[in-house]
Amino acid sequence: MASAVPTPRPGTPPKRSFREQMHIAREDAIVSAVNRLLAEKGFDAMTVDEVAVEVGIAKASLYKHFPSKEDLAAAAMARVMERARAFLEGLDGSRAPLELLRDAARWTMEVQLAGEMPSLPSENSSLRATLTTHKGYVDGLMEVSERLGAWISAAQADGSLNPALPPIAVLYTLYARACDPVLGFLKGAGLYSNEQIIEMVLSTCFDGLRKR
Amino acid sequence: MASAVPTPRPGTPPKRSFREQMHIAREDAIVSAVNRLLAEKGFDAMTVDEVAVEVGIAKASLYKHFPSKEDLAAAAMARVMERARAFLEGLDGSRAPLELLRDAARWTMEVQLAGEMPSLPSENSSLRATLTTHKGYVDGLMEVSERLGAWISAAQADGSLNPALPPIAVLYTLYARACDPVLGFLKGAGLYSNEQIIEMVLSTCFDGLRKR
DNA sequence: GTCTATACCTCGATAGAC
DNA sequence: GTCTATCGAGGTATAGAC
Repeated sequence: MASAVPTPRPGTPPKRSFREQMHIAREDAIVSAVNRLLAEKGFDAMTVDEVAVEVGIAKASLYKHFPSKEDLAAAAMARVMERARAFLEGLDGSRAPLELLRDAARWTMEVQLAGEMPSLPSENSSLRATLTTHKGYVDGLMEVSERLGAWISAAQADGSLNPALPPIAVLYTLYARACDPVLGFLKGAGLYSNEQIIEMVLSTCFDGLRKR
Repeated sequence: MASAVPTPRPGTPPKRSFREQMHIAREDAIVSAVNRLLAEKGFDAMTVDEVAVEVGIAKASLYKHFPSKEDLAAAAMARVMERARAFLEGLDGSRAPLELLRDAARWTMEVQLAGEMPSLPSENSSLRATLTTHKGYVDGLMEVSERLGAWISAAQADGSLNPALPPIAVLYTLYARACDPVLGFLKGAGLYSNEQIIEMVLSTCFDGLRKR
């Protein structure tokens, strides 16, 4: 689209780098606002006007950065997926795989209870189309899934994870903790702290409802 | 509102009863359509126009039966709650409480996989207000919760259910199976039958991910 | 690139004839 | 009670001045 990019002369300070930094900082602020609003109200209830107000720019300016509401949501999902990837990468891979999976599930719940987990409808087709074509999101999802999948296999091999469950069922079960409504229900009950809630849901997830 | 109701003469067949039967039958058709559309697309994506088209009446006629979109959804929720209540009532109460809880969870998943489970956003406040003032829904929810609560207590007393979990956490965990996205994920994978999917999720719910 | 202003659309809800 | 026709609110996206 933009063809006339001025070539900086030798010795000239890199103006374009500064502008790009501003550009990136603004997009970062936009994604932060989108992330917060998606976590608070969900995709359908979030309006682009709200995003513009929260960022403090005009709505039309938003559309210079992101071509559609779906792309805004995809950017937020890509960021949280990158956060997940970085978290998993930072874990000590020499520990027991079951403990690593537990830490992964705990992390998603902490993010959700902190109001930082975007919630998207699973049925919206235009949104799914945008998500599946968003490179950052898809790449992050792939890497996260491969890492978790390796730990699942290892945990089944060492006898700590139920080997009768297909690995994909385990993977989906862990992903589902990120949007588990039980967290909100228990929070709404007002009887337990966030730590207690997470320990309870972790217990039901890994140990089940039946007594051991 | 309607003040001029003709008084039937003695010996005249009960016309009003017939009219009411028609009225009930039409409202039943409306609730069925709403239930199906809520299960398919969710509350936000469902439009009142779609409901009218599916029922085969004008949109304005819908509003003669139900005063708002929220009331349509509440009616659908009340019906499915009544179905749940009737299912639980039909179970053999002399069986082991843990088995009764398992049957309850299985039923909600069967309803979901059959495309008959309405899905509502948990954050929409106007919807929540309507739901909490809908007598049929609230009464059904109370009775279902009391019945499940009794079985939960009994199962913890007989040592089959983890006694360390608060009963309310168990109750919410069971309710959450009705909208568990894992069912749809696994269905979308195309690798397993509905029965296999339900058995897998039941296993993770009651036995947990860890090996026993 | 950002702003104001608006086009265009969809949706929930209603008025009024029949 | 049902219909046609429409209103008003609110949504995404864009045009054009600066």
